[in-house]
Amino acid sequence: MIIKPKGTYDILGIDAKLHTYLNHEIENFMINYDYELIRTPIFESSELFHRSVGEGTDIVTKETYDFKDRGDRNLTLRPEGTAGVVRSLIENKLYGNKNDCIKLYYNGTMYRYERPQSGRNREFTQFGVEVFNSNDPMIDAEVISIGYNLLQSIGIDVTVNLNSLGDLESRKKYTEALVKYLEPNIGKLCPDCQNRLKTNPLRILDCKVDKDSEIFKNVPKISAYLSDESKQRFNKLKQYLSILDINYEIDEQIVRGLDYYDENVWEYTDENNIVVGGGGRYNHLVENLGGPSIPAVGFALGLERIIMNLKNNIDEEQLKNNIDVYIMSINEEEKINALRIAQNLRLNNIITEINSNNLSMKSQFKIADSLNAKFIIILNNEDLNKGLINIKDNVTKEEIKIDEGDIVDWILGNI
RNA sequence: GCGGAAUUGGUGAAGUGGUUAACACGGUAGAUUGUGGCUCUAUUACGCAAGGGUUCGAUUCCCUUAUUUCGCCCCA
Repeated sequence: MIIKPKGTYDILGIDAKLHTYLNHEIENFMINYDYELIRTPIFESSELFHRSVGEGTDIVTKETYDFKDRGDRNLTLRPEGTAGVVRSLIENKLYGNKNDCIKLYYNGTMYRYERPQSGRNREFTQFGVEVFNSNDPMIDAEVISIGYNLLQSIGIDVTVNLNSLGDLESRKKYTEALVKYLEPNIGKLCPDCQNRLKTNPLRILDCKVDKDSEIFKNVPKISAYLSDESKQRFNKLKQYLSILDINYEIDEQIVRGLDYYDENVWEYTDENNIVVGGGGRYNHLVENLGGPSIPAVGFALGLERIIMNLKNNIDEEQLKNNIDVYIMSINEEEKINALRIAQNLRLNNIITEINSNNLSMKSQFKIADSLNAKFIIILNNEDLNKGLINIKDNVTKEEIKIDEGDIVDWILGNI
């Protein structure tokens, strides 16, 4: 037997329904916010991710799916969505109209070679939003509100955890101060943190092993190192979020794992403390990838994690099959009529199922019930020859005969 | 990449070093000769993740591999 590759999964049954439902919600939201869909390739030049996500990040150093194609090109399955969108923005010169914001969204599968566990797969789906060409914190607030409102509207009570990393200058100063503070005591921290002092000192703040350590009591805070401009930008964002009634908390531990973030960053956390999404500003990424200097902000949500949450809360009854009509037939002539009538009903937006397996009457009744059919059409040749159709209301059990020509109107009037 | 726990039918699962792998749901057929959902009867794994080993004999013990799951790391 051939089985699915590690960390992948088939979307079936209730998961498929939830995916469909989520995708509908996303599209409706994006229509109302006036964002446009962008679909970029699932694989890109490896270089794109090295330059955007960052050479030193875990994602790039040990989690990408890299391969050479038959033309000896170095390619990588996308580990996240932003890089491809930015590449497309530059390549298609979408910034031609400089006066407007460019508001885009994407929804697709991403690939990371990780050890699978709950809410983490090697192939997973992200919905994300990117806005280019505005540096106004009001846009940060709008972008944050999209994720927040979307999650709230589908019944997930989410908190926005907010932080500011400041501009490159203040971040650099802060990192230096942090290293200086931690260095004398580094021996008391866990081995991971000792490594991180060199590779990514900000990450040490996020360490779970050492989170209660005495050392952190007086650790320098990033807020003390922000430039006036960054502070002002952060304060404005907070003000806008309050106006939008968005439940946020300041969390100075949030540093984000991708190199391109700066200024305002945030994560969405659900009731179970699972991070279902995150985002931030990346004002230098477009330029770093060879485009003009265009500010940008965006976020991504992990659809699987959202669906995991939904599955715990949703009433499965709501997701059951509910058809309008089941058509029963026994012999070949009746089956042909069933096929013909079913097409007519289906083309008139009536959800219809038919017997196609030569099942017994009893089985067909059972199936009609299991599909929660509102009506059952029981064909018989005698009535068919007179142009009549037997239809039974599956709730009241009343059965009547009506002219075949009236069947669509009758059903639509009684659903 | 590191550590722990699992893997028995369509599904949920019980179980044992030794002739036929419980029970339940579901499926199929019949009682009911074209009007059911209840009930009753019959039937439903030549197999216990894959490969190897120990043994007279293994689904049961050991090893390897795969996958799942939990935690670390990291992230959505």
